[in-house]
Amino acid sequence: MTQGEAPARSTRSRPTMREVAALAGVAIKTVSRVFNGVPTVDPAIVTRVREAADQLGYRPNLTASSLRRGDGRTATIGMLVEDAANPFSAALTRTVENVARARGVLVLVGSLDEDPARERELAQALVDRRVDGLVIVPAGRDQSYLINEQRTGTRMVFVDREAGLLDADAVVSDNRQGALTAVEHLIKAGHRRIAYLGDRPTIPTAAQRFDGYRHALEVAHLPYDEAIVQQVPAGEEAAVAATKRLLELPDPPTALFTSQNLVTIGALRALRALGLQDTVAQVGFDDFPLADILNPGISVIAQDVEEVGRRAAEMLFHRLDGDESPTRTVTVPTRLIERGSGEITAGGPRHD
Amino acid sequence: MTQGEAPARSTRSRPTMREVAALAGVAIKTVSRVFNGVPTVDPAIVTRVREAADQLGYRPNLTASSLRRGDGRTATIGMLVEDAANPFSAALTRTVENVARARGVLVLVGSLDEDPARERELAQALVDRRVDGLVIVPAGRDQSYLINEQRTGTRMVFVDREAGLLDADAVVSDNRQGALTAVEHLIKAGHRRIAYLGDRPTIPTAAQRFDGYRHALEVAHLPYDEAIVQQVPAGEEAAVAATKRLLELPDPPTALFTSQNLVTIGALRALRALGLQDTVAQVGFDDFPLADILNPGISVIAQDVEEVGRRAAEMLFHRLDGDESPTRTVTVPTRLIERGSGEITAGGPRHD
DNA sequence: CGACGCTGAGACAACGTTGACTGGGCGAGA
DNA sequence: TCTCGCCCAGTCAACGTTGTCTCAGCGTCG
Repeated sequence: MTQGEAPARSTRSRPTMREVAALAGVAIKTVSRVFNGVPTVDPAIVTRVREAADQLGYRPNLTASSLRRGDGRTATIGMLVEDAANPFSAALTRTVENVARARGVLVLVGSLDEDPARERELAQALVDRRVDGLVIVPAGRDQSYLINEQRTGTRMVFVDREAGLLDADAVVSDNRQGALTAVEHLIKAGHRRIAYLGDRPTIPTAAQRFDGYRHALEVAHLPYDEAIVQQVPAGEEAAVAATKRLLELPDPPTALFTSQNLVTIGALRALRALGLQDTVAQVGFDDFPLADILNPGISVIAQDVEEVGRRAAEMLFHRLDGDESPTRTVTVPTRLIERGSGEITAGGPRHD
Repeated sequence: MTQGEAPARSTRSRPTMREVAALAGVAIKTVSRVFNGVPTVDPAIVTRVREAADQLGYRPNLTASSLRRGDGRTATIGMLVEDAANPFSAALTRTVENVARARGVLVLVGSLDEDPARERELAQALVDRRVDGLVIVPAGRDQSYLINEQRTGTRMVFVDREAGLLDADAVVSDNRQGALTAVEHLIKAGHRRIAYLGDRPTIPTAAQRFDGYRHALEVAHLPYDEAIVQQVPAGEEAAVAATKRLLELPDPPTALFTSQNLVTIGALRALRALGLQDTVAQVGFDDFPLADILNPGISVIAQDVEEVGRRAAEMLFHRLDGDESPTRTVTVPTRLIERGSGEITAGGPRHD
């Protein structure tokens, strides 16, 4: 801890157009015109106003401006994600920010931690600040509380999961198809006893991925066995425990489909702890950094997070530009990345 | 792509206090009082107003409110980080958000990508929206453009790096000491030829870490050799290449100190590509997910990101609460985490 | 030489809200 | 019974800005 020299006093308050106008010897409205680039102002006066503004350190007040302006736009959008700190949310935020920045729009961010009450509170807080639009990764299953905001002009796009009880645009990954691909890939490697490890099915994406898992088994005429299905609250520890439970079964699975990021990591920790990482196959849903450098590399179904974020932001701004076409749900495909763990063949004890 | 059913029309505009007042049969001011929890309102009227508000879907306009209110607070702070998508920035954002949320304050986020011009633009954009305060991980070395904002009441705290040419609060990690610890640790394991791989020294934190490296060598009376120092632009690819250059020297280092996240990851990729991960020791600055699961685990100097973010946010809000004490720089200690890679002893060819 | 149009700047009101003040009604004390 | 004071709700203006309207000044054309 170091001490600074002088206290940073806040003495004067911020200068307003009135003061700039007084110093430049013009009317307030003229200052307004200068800062809005209205061409019908005498160049000499423009210079005079700009100099006065610089001298005072004047900056236009965008909140006042947006209040008075016809459209009431704040050049700000709100973004509600699961957790600003997790890689998926962070990547999404960044992509949306990039699109927004190109239009001079800033992004307010809030983390929901899968809590529907918090979703509602934060959405309201954003609406109260009159954001022009919202990008939401919903935590709850009911967004009907936004009907009124939607009707009164707040544009919104849902990401990763569709809105519940609300007709709104959405951009989602193809969860079901991704899961299907993952499980089919394991089946192709000869596995007939494939475990499912994932989030609880109350989370829509988890339900869709689980659905893809079951569908893949069905297509391959493999039996569905509840004993090797673990739907646990997301989190590494829970996933580690669940994986251990599965592998200690008398009749353990020869492959794992882990349908969420933290679950994937938990499972691979468990496999390593048991020395089974080269024996039991694994495909995870969602890519993560360093997945390629592990031994074996972790095969995953990768979501195209950038594409999802970009499409969502573009849809939102399209709406803000006046697009009144029917709402759409855009589905972004996923991609299988083979790195080793998913290509381990069924070598252990066979069960057919 | 799925089609929705009906277009989401924006017909009516948002209701105002005026309309609520008309419906409830009271004066606007009374509605204002109800929404501000002023106790001198007849409970029957409170109910009537609330019902009218609910019926209309009224939500107070915080921008208008903040304009009129004495303090002009917007209950919004700005946060400028290097890149919202990288783990350090994301964790920082989340921590600041947590502290802010407890006070009903939202966070506007912007990514700077190490571009001083963008820092300036975004800081101005935030000020123009009248954020109450700023948390900044500066990209440039000169923040004097903020002197005026500071004087007119915008509070600000710098994070990770101190402000340049501006007297402001800051919270930083102990970069120099952390680097010193890392290199001393490698020296203790018997290494006498320790390479430095890091960002270019124009970035203050990189310079401090480099300084710690040199100091450790000095203390141990080891020679400083420019041949095994690589100061490259951050990024995995550049780090991979730099590491390979070092290891292909006729007289290669037996240990690496990698002073930045992406550099650390690049170096470990290079080591693996060359099959040297169990031969050449490595300590990285900054922890990263899965560092413990690699083989060997990667020893790091971990920054306490949560502590840094929390302290910064708390300092900011303290200032907003009226703290006028001299500015301070808070230094948060780092911590060595031993996981294997840093404990590899100097076994290869000796050079003394 | 007078009317007209145009250019460029100012006056005024309003955006949605709240601070300061006002005023009506009612109970209590003289 | 009258007055004083208090409680509670209303009126008015203002926050900093911009949309609308007005108007002064000047050049042009008949």
